[in-house]
Amino acid sequence: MERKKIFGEPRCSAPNENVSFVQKSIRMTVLTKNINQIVSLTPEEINAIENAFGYLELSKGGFWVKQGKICDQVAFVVSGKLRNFYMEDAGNEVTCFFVTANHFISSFTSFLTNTPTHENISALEDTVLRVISKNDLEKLSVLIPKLQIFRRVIAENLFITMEKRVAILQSKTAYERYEKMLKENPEIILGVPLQYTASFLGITPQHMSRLRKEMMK
Amino acid sequence: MERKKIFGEPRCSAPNENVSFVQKSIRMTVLTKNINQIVSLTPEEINAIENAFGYLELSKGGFWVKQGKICDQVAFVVSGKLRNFYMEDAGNEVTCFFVTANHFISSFTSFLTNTPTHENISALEDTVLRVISKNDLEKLSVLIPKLQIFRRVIAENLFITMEKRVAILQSKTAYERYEKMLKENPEIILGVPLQYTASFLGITPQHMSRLRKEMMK
DNA sequence: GAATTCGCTTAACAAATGTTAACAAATCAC
DNA sequence: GTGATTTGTTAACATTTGTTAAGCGAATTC
Repeated sequence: MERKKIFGEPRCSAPNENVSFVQKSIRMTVLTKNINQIVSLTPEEINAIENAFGYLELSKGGFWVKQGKICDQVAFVVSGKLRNFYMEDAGNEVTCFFVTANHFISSFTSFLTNTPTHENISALEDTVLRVISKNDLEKLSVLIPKLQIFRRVIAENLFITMEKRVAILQSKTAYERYEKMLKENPEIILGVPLQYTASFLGITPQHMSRLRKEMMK
Repeated sequence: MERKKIFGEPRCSAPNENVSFVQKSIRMTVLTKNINQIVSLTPEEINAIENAFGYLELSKGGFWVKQGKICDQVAFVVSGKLRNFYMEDAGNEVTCFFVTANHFISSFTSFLTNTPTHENISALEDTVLRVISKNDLEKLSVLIPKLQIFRRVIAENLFITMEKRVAILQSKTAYERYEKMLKENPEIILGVPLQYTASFLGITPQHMSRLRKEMMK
């Protein structure tokens, strides 16, 4: 019963939409619902996946990944919001990306190449994660081969996202980038310190402040 | 016998390194050699893959993909070099990326989402491709499930590449970007019109000319 | 071989963006 | 609540980058 509380996301429609009991009380959370949208799962597979992913709660400001270590886990964000960032030599932070509920997060390059990460991941608000280690993910993928397809689709979508970002950083002005983000990702800009968004867009907080003023007209 | 000529890449070490006859004359080209480095293939699988990929030769300047159509193919570059670019509203070209031998190329977002592409792909020099349609790739992946793993790894590597590019565009000056590319990808910069490299780096040709002059000191 | 196009450079100027520093506003710690 | 820290704003100035226009040599075309 305690767990139900963890999954309790008021923004989801009906309560039974969130935690469903399929057949013989198979527990299907947002995690397997998400996977099931790409590759359809049997009740046994749902159980295996739900059991393989652990739970992790982070308080606002709490760190999940710290630079210098190998990030050997990947997580699904049940609720909350996180930021992936690194420190430049000069000491200033660079925000790589933000991750909101219903998406996967990791220090991907470290996870995929087994090398120490230079990134940090911290919670921008209270956050609930479903976490799995690389080892366990590989085991699970042997047990459920169709997970390879799911993992491929996730990687492909990450690529598409990054390709779009490259195009924007390459050919749009700071003003256009801010405008676009405000329109397409207001949920990220709002409620996140301006300096984080600024570095995500590749500009200084001062300049972004200037752009905001300009936009008021 | 004519085909052997196509594969004849003088830059590869011994001739039998390039076209190998394993067991009962299994033909293994750079294509399956590349795949085999990620997921090991049986002779039957090698044959199936080699037969599923067609051949395509492009002369310098020739187009493989044109904007407006759905790109439903992916290709492996046997030899040569290509450029992926799109036209901005203003009419100027933006170079998305360059692809050299031994890598896969496509208008990936179009290929993955079945939507018309706004990109073009043309050959920077005479080029030989091994081409497969999305449909055939899916069939082949059913026949050889481990190809899902290979496709996942390809997508992951594409993501890693794009993530690095985002970080550079986000936080490095034009001078630093050019310097870095000159050091890490000289094979692309040399022998490619400067304007293409400039747009790849997100700067104007004039500014890049300025940077080169500055670098002479 | 003359004309043309292409690729690249240069220069003067304009616009965008960064830097520094000071301060205001909001939030946090106690 | 009050002081301290974080966050956001503003302004003056410096630097980077874009724009426009011109020119030049090599390759290409006719």
